[in-house]
Amino acid sequence: MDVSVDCVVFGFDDDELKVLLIEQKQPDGKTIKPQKAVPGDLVQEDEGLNEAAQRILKELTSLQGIYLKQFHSFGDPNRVSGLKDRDWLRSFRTHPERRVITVGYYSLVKMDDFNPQAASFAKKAQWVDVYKIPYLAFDHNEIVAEALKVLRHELMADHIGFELLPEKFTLSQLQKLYEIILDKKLDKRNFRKNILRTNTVEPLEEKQSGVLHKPAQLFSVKRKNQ
Amino acid sequence: MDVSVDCVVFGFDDDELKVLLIEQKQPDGKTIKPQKAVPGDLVQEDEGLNEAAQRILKELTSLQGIYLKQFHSFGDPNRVSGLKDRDWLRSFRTHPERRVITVGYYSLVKMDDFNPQAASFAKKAQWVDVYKIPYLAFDHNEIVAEALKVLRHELMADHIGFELLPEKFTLSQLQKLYEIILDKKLDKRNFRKNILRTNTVEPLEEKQSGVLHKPAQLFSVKRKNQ
DNA sequence: ATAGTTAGTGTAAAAAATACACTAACTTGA
DNA sequence: TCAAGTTAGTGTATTTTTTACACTAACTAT
Repeated sequence: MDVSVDCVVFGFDDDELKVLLIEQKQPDGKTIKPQKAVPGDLVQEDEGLNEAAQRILKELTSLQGIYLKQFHSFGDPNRVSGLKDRDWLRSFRTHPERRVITVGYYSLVKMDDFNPQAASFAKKAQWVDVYKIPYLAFDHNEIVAEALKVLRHELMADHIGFELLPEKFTLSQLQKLYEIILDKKLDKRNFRKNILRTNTVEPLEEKQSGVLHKPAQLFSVKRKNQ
Repeated sequence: MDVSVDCVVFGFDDDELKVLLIEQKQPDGKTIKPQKAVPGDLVQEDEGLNEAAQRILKELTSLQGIYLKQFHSFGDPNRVSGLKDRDWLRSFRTHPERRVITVGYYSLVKMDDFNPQAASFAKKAQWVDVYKIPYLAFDHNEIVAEALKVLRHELMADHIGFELLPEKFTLSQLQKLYEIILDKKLDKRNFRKNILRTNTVEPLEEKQSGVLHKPAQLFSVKRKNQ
């Protein structure tokens, strides 16, 4: 039995919530339709799960040093034995017939800060709108759906949304982020009260400029010891 | 690499929150100190994780048909390679040196309803006070601690505590259960308001009897469609 | 100067959380 | 049969949190 790690990396770009997907390299000499997938690979003999998640994400997309959180494990006996995945497995795995149990990790990053570069068996690495995800390899659609559920829950509980914004941001941007992740409208005044009450952001000396309307106050995440 | 499932089963007996532990059988001919552990074993080639959890719990303790929920996976490369576990692994595992990644499940049961019977490599199966857990095999102390965290969280969020009580219970019993699981005192009147507001329990026609004080109203869990 | 656009702000009402103390109903034993 | 012991059961006032809601301010472009 093999164990893998799959990383669902969410990114935000002012307008859309995206997920980082790779496109699998085609097996040599074969012309199967390339599939998209979440970055993931087998855990090595001597590494922990968190470690594996970091390594694998880096190997496939070059993303490095981002906080990945375990959210669920997936172990359907047939989760990698679908026909659609057979050729790829045969070309890229030493034991293509083996059952694989996978541990799901998710993360939040500012898209601005990371420029995914495909490598290893990834042909491309690209951000894809979370609400327009195509049919993916293995059971990755299920994995992404589950990650999104957990993300929404954690967003509300722990206000982890700042990760998705540039260093300086307006409260309207932050609100939009919440609205896009949660997929629902929020009240502006109540949202601001809520965020300010958490005491996790602070206003900068700086305002927006170059916008064709009243410039907004810029905020940044409050450092812990300040 | 092997994959196992470990089941942290919590039970309640009016006074204490307990965990179901097994005592490992001693390897034939050896007289090592028997260790306690949470029921767990390797996942078989053709079964899903949830399935495996059910099977393993049943095999080791005879407990059957209880709802087990996945809560976390543990994958430290050395989690089963401690000296203390070596002899047992050599006797009971085909590949005792193999790394094992485990998927943790937890559950809540009424102790009254279940009478654990040790079998397979379990010599005993017994309920142990959650606040008096001895040093366990493998990394099982960590697994139990994590399960307890999740249990507390779910108890508050989803009011899943009824599972731990007999069919008919008093609100004082329920409160005591919360207090024991959360390990803190709660206000009686506020607790009652809270529980009744959730609309998950209903009073029966019946009262307590045989107690040497004012008999309490008995309640039961409200059925969904009623 | 005007039109277009988003920023920014307060308040009242409802709901939820908290703190707090006495009477009621049973059993047992004198 | 009554007194003592025990837990059940109940209400209110206060604070905190949540919700709903609409107008003025500040910038750009024409």
